[in-house]
Amino acid sequence: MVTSEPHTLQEGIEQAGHRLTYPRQAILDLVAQHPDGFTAEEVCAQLPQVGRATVYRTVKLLLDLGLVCKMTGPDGAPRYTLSVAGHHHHTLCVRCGAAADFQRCTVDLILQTLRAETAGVILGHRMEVYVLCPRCLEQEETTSSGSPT
Amino acid sequence: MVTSEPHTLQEGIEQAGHRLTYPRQAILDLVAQHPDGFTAEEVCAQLPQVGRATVYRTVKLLLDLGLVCKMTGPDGAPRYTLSVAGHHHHTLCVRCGAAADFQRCTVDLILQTLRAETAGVILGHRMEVYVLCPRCLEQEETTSSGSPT
DNA sequence: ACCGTGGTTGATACTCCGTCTCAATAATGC
DNA sequence: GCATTATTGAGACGGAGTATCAACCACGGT
Repeated sequence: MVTSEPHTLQEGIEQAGHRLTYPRQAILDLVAQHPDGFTAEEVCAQLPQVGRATVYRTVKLLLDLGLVCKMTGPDGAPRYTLSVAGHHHHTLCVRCGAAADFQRCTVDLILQTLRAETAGVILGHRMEVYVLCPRCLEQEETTSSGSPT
Repeated sequence: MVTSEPHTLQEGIEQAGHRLTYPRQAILDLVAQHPDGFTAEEVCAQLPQVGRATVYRTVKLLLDLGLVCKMTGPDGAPRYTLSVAGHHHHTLCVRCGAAADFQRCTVDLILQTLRAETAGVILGHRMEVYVLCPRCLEQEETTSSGSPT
């Protein structure tokens, strides 16, 4: 059933029985170039030849196939990243939007505790950690010495 | 500076120097009756006399004052609950939307680990646990025996 | 090489959640 | 009672995403 793990987004799409059309190629290429995250509108802006609907459809497709995952910024802004492993969590830079993974799923520990306490059934979870990434942090420090707006 | 903890939403609003107008009263009353969560649109629907903008404004106000907190469903649907303690997390029933708290912030444990690993600075986090609450679970079981669909 | 099928596309309308605008209104201080 | 100011509400607007639907083009079969 599992026809060898897909190594690229292209392979993932094809293995799932979807056609690898030109617009999709373009989107996949762009996405692959932004391993630390992108927004759907960014893709739209950078691929004016491709229709908005197609961009959203393709992102949704990748989402459904588990090839990318969706994150939510502190303000609710959605953002997508390449999904390297199965289930994992991210840190999301509130300044530049860069995402990074953290596998160490200590989250499971919480869930175990919770499972014991909860009468219901735990179906899933979402965890987002908001950070200021090293690069942005540096900029912050450089800038803050000057005029405070 | 902290002028005695507010015990009701009303007090919270007044202590923050905001007027306790009739529309606000109505919203606060309604919200207080739904301790396990509500959506802005639900409030709008149940208070047709009150304008949509006012509902959203009031919810935002409560949010800013920390009197309610915002949750995000698995599909991204926003939902609000009364915020009893300072910082805490919820379980959110994917069926009925009922929210429950879990104080035990084992989350801190994750953050500690992460803090050691991350070069950047951790600013905040969000954790949502999706459950099927006991009531819905029961219904599920009762229903599932009958006609599927 | 040609054709038919149906998965895809893209323009556009629409939804949902929420914010902004702005004139009208209500609450408060004096 | 009046002026000041916060607040309201209708509706326009915005971002994110979905639905519609005719046109299209990728692919398998012949």
